[in-house]
Amino acid sequence: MSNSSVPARLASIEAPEFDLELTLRSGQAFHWSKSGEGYVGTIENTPVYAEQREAVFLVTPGTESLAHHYFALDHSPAAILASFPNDPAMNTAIEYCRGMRILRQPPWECLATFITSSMKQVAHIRQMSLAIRKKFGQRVQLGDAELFTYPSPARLAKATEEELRECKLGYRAKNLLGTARLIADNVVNLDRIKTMDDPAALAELCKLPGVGEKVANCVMLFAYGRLRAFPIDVWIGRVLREIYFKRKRNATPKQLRDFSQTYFGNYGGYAQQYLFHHARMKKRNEAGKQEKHTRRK
DNA sequence: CTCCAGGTTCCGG
DNA sequence: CCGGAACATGGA
Repeated sequence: MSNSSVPARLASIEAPEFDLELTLRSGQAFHWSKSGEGYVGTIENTPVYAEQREAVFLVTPGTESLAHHYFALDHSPAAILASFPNDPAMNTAIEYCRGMRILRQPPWECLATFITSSMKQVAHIRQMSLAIRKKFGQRVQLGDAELFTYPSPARLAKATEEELRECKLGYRAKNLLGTARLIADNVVNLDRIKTMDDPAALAELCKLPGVGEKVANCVMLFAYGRLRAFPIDVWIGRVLREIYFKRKRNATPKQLRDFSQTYFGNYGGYAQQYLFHHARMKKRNEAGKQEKHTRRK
């Protein structure tokens, strides 16, 4: 009965310099679950089991090319690391994030998920994402594990705001619904965005309700593989101010944006994700120490 | 109970 | 372009 979501046979994929767990826990995608020694989740509408044993990366047979694309195993970590600026904060983040890949997620579910992310902790984003899948998605089976696909724009477009609020979206329900309708009606075409250059793609995404610069950049980076995209959230904002604007008090949003686009280079999105993950882990470790102190006695 | 979370939008300087 | 305020919900 244990680990029966693990297929009897697994297919191995060439995946040098790749860390599956680190990648799935870095706040890019929110629906993967631990199962046995690996993780289960969906890629597009296909259920996938993925597991890493040392340097060997294993997935459900038949999903090799899907997984290769999704986990961006074609990216070159060596070239990416070599492109980063050489400063203490960046070098520390690199040590924390070796093997992390920027995923190539399906645009719609990435977009929809990040619309729900505003003013929410990662754990909440995960809860909302799973609730939406369970309520509106299709059930797919993987061994005895039960997974749900992310519902299409057309499916969510015919949901009511009330139904979406039942997934704990709060004020985000109206934005997700509005965006689903614009895409279902082909007012905005997510496939066409693939053919646009970065500024045009960003502007197109920002036409959607609930999509501002930060969410648009997340989609650019985590779905469209625009590796220069540099989403600036509260965490990265703090890092930029405390590390790179130490002397200049009160850096404006425009200053942060201009700096991030020039300083971090052609793989700025990777740099951003490394700095983001390191900042979160550091905070979590500090909280853990505090916990032990206050709990003792 | 208070604080804050991978923001966006609208509004007055 | 900038700072403020409103907007829901639930962990810490």
